[in-house]
Amino acid sequence: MPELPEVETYVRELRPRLAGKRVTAGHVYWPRIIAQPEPALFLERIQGRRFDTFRRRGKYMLLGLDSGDSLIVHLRMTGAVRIHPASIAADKHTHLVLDLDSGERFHYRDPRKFGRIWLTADTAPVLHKLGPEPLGPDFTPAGFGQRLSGRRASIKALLLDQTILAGVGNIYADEALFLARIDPRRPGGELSAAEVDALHGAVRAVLQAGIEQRGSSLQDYAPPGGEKGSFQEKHQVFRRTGQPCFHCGAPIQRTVLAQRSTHFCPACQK
DNA sequence: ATAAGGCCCTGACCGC
DNA sequence: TGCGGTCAGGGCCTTA
Repeated sequence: MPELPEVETYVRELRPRLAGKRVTAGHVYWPRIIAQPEPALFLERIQGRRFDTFRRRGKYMLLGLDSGDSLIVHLRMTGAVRIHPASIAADKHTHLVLDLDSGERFHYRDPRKFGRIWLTADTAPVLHKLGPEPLGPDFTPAGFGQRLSGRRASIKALLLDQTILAGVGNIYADEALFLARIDPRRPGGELSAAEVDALHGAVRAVLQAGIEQRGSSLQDYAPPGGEKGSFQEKHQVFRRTGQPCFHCGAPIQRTVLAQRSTHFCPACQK
């Protein structure tokens, strides 16, 4: 489940593998993966274009082309991008292949087919609903508190809401709430100013630590370089149900909030 | 406006 | 071994 640290790692590792390379041809094997424009036009517009800029916004990768278009990629749950030698064949889960002038190929592979890819000169319609970047200057305790005020949904659900904050997913939400010692079940609007402040700091801290570890590698997830991230070794609560809390020893508890597995220490998080 | 639930998908896992 | 059933989960859509 790629979240902000995993997507950031993705962009960093794709840059040296893609920069300056030109698309010579392409093939779409599962049309629904292409959100915009329709696949035939998508291939027509990307052909002959060269990758030149590499950015991230929330969990979206923005791969800029010399035409002014951006290839926007959202990996959702199981999406993966690889730059393979042409000798590696597309398997049944590979839904988009772009031939590159380097002799390599860009593969988009996604067993669950949840990911989406856009090709557009105007990224705003795709991204405009996103809240602030958690590691950027626009994410402030005051603004965060304002977005939470009056909300009755659980703070866990609100952390997953990309319009409040862009880039946090299930792993980093649980980890941030543990670091801030806040019970994930509490209504977001009921957090005190001090708690909002602590959570703001905790979100930044876990995301920054995640980036430094090159993300969390669960199941067979790995960034495009192939070397797995290691933040999963630092998880305090995520998928540690029944195991002792590293802080107090109480068993980590699992519940479901916003239809998502939620892990927390019932003793530490109030 | 907010909250909650369904949907898309398929590999992994479970019980028989 | 095989098979049916259940689960996971990000973002979007519908419903209340």
